[in-house]
Amino acid sequence: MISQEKDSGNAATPDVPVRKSRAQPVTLREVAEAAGVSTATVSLVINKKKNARIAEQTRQRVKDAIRQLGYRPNAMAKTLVSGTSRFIGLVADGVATTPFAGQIIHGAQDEAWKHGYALLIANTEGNRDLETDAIAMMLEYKVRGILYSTWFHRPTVVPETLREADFVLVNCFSPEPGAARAVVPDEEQGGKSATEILLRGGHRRIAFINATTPAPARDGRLQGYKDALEAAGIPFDPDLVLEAYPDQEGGYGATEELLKRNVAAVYCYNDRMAMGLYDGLRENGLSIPDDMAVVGFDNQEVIAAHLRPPLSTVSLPHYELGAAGVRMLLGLDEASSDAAVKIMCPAVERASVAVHSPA
Amino acid sequence: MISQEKDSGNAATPDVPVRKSRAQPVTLREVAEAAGVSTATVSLVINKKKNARIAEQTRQRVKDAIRQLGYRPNAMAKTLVSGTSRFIGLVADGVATTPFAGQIIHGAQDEAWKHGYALLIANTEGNRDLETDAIAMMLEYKVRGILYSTWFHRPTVVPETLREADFVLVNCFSPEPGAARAVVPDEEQGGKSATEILLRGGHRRIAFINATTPAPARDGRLQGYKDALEAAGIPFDPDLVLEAYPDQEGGYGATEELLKRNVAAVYCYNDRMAMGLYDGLRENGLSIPDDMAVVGFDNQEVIAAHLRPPLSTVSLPHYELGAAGVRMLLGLDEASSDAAVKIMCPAVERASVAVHSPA
DNA sequence: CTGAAAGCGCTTACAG
DNA sequence: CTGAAAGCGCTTACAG
Repeated sequence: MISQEKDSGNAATPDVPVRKSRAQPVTLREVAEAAGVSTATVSLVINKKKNARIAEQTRQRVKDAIRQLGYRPNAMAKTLVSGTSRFIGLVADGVATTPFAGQIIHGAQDEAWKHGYALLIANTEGNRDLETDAIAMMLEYKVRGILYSTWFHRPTVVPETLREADFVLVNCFSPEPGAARAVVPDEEQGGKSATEILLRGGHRRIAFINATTPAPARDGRLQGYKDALEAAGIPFDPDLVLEAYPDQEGGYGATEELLKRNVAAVYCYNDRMAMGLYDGLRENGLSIPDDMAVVGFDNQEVIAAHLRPPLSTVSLPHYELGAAGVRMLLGLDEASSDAAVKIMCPAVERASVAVHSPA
Repeated sequence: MISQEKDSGNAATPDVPVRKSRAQPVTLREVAEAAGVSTATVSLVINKKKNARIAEQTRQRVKDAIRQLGYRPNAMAKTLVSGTSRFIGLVADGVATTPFAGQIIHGAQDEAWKHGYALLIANTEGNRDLETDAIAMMLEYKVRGILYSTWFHRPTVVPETLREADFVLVNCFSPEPGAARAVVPDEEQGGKSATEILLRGGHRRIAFINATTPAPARDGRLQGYKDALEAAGIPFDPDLVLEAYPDQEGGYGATEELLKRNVAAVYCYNDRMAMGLYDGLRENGLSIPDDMAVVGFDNQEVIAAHLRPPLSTVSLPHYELGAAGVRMLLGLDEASSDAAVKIMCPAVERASVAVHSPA
């Protein structure tokens, strides 16, 4: 039976190191006392200062004390002194509802950690009030800077308070050129790559099911499609461009129109549309890729690699967007002053396009 | 032409408020000077201390100064003083690769913010070294506590350093009972609910395609299936339980075996399997739900609601897991001392089961 | 009703 | 080679 009493400052407590006690964190001063040195000395050995010449013996005593007491430096105090925190804020509007934000987080964190920064994340789900609060919070924690990211590539109005910090837009951009550093996916190149997959498959008559929803992706992916055709010497035929809502139901619904076009190859605005189109094609007794070669866009988790047959597509470089955002924020990458920096969307070829399908 | 020189402490600088300058943050002291009061007074009005009686006039002067200077309190200094930080750490192993973690983050953040805490997130993608670093970082920021979460429900070994903090396991648990507070989904109830959807559809002969991969979900979902059958007075037939790898390819591959069982209703271990099974059934000329009623598990984003027909399933309560984890950490919810707290998995009924299908 | 002072846990010149 | 002291930006008793 142990008598439970608060022994605050009880001198009778045994001097056995009580590790992992969650009561009051061990402080630098306590380490110094335990090692019989000044706090300055402890600080010096912890931070491995080059020009601090500490006797090896002293150094060892300090290290032992640190281990004994289970000392953890107080990062708050540390940043208070240094003036500059080791946080990078990441405001995201769709961590919960899409699988895309995860990759941005991953890329941003890997890059941030590489440079000694931790990520302070706020998920706003598009709520402006939450967003304001999130930015205020980050500002109060004196973050090194803020990455403001959106789950789909779009123009955005930079929140006023964001300008109080160093910031970079990730997967979005300000309509006014030069108003903000930004990094976005290269939709044109992506659209071109997607179309080229079909061209390489021997197709020359290629339909494109674009989105009905206005977005940089809608314009860019169409432009890429045109670029690819032009480079291949194929005249652009507006009749081969359809439009549908960019999800499974939209893709499915576009089947009928597509079949009227008498094509054997189609490039869909995104993978979800392609998934719906798969169902539509099957219902019409058509097989992929023999009757219809299909290419998507996004390389969306859970879907793209697991359709039957697996879908050829183009990858949205979310990881790289996050990483590039951090590098730009830290001044490691140059930001072009006038426009957003574009990150390449690599092609991912799978079985939905036959290698040398008959044209 | 403006001469650009560092005017540090230059008394000649105009007293026009330079807002949004990113140089040196405005401090409490500067606000106090501008308002002509002491720092204590400023602190008092900022924190709206009840028993501090400040003249309304003074209060107003302080507020004006704050606005004028664009003052932001330094959260680092604040927490240094108070001793207790306003951070809750969230260690997650799969933010990048699955859509599930997003919901945990969302739930945790909403609940944390409600209580004035910000989330410090670290994505480890299962890397143990990263994990150790992440926990150390959180410890150094003196987080109020740590949520240790996994992207799929599983037993886990609690990392040593995690014990230095107050912590709660989210979506995972320690094999040794009583070793750690934990919150997990109720797989048994979920499996029962899934089966009940089919029972309500009039089915009595129901197959279950379980996962081949050992996991609490595998045992729990099977148990729930048995429970539902028993409650309905239907004898359990082991021959109706198949197994497959829990993804689309696994579900597709199980089609043949399933059809041998001569059933018109099947409950799949997860939505991905159901998605693959859809393809298999279609290839066999069977229609859903008329020839085969299908139920999944997970209510996975992007998939479940968008299959043809939309899939009846059971929702994994990730949002609630995150929120409950925070509440448990803050001591707002009781943690049962012996086992993990179980969160309900609600049924989501869609068109893959006909309402009164013929048995 | 408001100010002066101590202190939170560190780091960084500066002495010695 | 090491210690005493000041200071980072706040808050909190304590005076007055």
